[in-house]
Amino acid sequence: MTGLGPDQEFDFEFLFEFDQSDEGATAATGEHYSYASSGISSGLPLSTAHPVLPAPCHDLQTSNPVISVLPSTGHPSGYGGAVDSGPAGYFLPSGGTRPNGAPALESPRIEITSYLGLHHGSNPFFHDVEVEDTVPGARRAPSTATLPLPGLEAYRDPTCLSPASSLSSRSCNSEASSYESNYSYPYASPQTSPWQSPCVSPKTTDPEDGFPRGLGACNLLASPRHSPSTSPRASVTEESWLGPRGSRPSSPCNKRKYGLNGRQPSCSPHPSPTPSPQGSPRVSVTDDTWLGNSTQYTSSAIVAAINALSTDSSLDLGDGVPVKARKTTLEHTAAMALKVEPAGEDPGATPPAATFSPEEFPTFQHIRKGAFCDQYLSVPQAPCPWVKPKPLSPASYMSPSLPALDWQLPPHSGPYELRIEVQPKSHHRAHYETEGSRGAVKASAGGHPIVQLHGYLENEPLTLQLFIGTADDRLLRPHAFYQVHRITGKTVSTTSHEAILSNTKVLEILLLPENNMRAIIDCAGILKLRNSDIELRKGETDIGRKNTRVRLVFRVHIPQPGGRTLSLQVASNPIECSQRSAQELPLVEKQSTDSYLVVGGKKMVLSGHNFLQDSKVIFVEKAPDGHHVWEMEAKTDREMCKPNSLVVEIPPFRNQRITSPVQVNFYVCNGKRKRSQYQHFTYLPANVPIIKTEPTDDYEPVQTCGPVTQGLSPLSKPYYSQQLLLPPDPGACLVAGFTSCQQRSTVMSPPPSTSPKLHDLSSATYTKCSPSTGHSHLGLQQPAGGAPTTQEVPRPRAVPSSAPHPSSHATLQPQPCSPTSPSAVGHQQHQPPKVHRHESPTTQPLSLPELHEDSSHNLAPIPVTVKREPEELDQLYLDDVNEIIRNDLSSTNIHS
DNA sequence: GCGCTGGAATTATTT
DNA sequence: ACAAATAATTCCAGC
Repeated sequence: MTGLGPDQEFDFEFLFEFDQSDEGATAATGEHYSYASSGISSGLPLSTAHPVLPAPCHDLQTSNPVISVLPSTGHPSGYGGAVDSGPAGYFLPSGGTRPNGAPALESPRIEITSYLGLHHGSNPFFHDVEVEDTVPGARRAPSTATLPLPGLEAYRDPTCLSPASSLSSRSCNSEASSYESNYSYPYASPQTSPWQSPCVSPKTTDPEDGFPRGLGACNLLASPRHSPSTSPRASVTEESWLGPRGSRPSSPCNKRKYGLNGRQPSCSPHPSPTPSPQGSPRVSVTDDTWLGNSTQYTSSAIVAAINALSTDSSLDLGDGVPVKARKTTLEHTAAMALKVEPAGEDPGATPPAATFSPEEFPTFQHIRKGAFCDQYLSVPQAPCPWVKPKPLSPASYMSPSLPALDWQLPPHSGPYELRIEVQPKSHHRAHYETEGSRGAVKASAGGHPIVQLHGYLENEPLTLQLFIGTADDRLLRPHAFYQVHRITGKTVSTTSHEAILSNTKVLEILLLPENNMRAIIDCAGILKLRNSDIELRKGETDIGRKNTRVRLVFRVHIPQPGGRTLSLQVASNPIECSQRSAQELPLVEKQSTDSYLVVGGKKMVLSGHNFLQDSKVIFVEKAPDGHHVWEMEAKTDREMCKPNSLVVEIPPFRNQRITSPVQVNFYVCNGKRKRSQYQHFTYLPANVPIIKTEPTDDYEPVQTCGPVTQGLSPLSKPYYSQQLLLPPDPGACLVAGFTSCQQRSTVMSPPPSTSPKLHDLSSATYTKCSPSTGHSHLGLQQPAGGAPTTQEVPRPRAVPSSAPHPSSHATLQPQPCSPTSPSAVGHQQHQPPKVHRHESPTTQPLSLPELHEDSSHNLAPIPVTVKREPEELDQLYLDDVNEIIRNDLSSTNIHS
């Protein structure tokens, strides 16, 4: 392929896999859907195609008497309907962006699996959950179960190898879900569904709610595999995790992704009765990733999502398909079966949820061993005799009440704002288990990060949660390869305690009114888990290699009148955790200018680390498919170069006649494979007002309209929305987003969003479709951009799930609602390139194979090559996409 | 002795 | 299949 840029590899693989998956789209789709949320089916075109879908889910939910899903009364509009009318930030979360406004990009190779993610599987809850209330006095999040960090299993999937557990485990195990998770796992877990935006929080009284949440919890809980002991055989993972660490585990074969040929040793370290199912259609992004191209990731994410919807079967069978993918499929199947299983019979179980009242929650926290998920996802005895369903525990019920860790939540809502007053340093060498602690994350200026909750006037202390999240372009979610590590000792002034939520260790810190609800985070270190261990985990789709950037994610759950809880979240700037990267890779933290005229010539100062006199700054414009349409090395002032600052001259853009802003990227390169992440930069028209209402230029990325053209626009748009087009009035966003949402919801429906949480949103804010939801869908990172989640304290009681949320599901679908319409991108993947296809992109300075020679100064617009995608979407779909894009464009133009 | 680092040797993966 | 380059882990040593 072509891209010469950092993400070259990525591009290649991405396309490759995409195509591949595409082949089996039809079959695959059906398959996926089957697991997918039932909600999706309703009202969605896709549903028809996938009759199977609804049933499983439904069964799952309804079948289990134990599961208390409180019917939500009011979330008619469903998920999408719930919107937070809150701050603009909500819609255009900044969390995902870097300090300079650029989205955090990241890991070089990310595999996105289409299967729906139930990953989160292993849930700590399953394992002995002992509750210790270490934070007395503070109102802890109801759902959080505190554990003394029992087995490492918490983050490692002990059962990962066990075939039997695969299904449920898969769903439960995987860490935060990725896009795919949404698609694939509707009913399942909130955690896995990024799309499910937090906008809505489930009502305790709603049976359905309970369920989803439960699932979320479930996610947390879900895994069949609980304690290692229950499983007959220790999985490799487990062994490595728990056992002596004398030797490194061999890297999981099935997890590795191989570029084009997809050759992967099918070796399975651990014999498993069944081929490992993991397989889901996955798009693997192999980019030099660590550079991460936001654009690419965004699109990849989209693609992945699409793939999830439309692919798979082929993959499963095909040769050259990563084993992992194939496994997924199998697992899913199994999982489905399992899911239908009635609640576990484990005696040890705590009282039925029904018996618990909200008031009782606090107590529950201390309850040990709960397996909320187990109930739902209990593994069939026959297949996996060793897996025992665990009794429902109070804790499990509670967890459902809080948004899953991979939910995108806003940093502020109403009078409240959770803010990181002092950001952590951009580098922090994480420690391995085999090493001693490397200390707490520090602030760049010395000291430690500081987080404060503004607008909270009560006297009740609150619990601030902290976990390690991803820093790639996809939705923020718990990082599978890193865990927060509690630091204690004399040097630590902030007390904290650990809890584990679905494979993710969470540090809970008290926010005291007397301290102004401000906390100095000097108790948080970062633990690196071995890639091989995590990659073997069922359901895990990401790869650890070069996936070394994280963000600190803070959450606070504020009790609201009526028993609900408002959840806010904010993520820090990206933190590079590898030793090597910290020493060798250039890192751009700030740029003096985010945009300039196409003529260029202006000096821009980059601040960061590891800049060398030989450092090069490359500007890149990418096509939707990841091709580099244009690359230009900017002039740098070697004299002025310092390790922490670099002065570059903004090069002229290839097209001097643009009529609307064009977003490009640039990165600092210290040599082969030593490149910074992509930074964003926007070229502004030289002399044309930026206000436009209709897209006019074919070749203009921003302006391009239509699925095909989206190539460029989708990529750049996200950023525009966030950076340039941010509407002062949230309301505006809502409207736009809402529209998109509706449209999309009918077309595609990533199920996940169906989360129960959406139910019963009393606050008006949640009644609308939240843009945030939409935004997050496509991979834009919105660490803090999600909709605030308000939820009532769950009332554990079994309720007939008579009121499914089909409708709500439909609305809730994780469709992209934002103007950015990432979804559009995804759609495009399938659309016929009818519009704006140009044969030869041009580029210049850096000789790009695919690029034609052209003067960068050429006034004429340069055609952009857009990859042609199979035309398989129905017209409705296309129309929808077009509409969305149109809206987005006009919206964008207006704002700009 | 422990925790925290900075470095660097080793080993595993990719190219 | 092999070698070189890279990235991931494990070890060491000093404070």
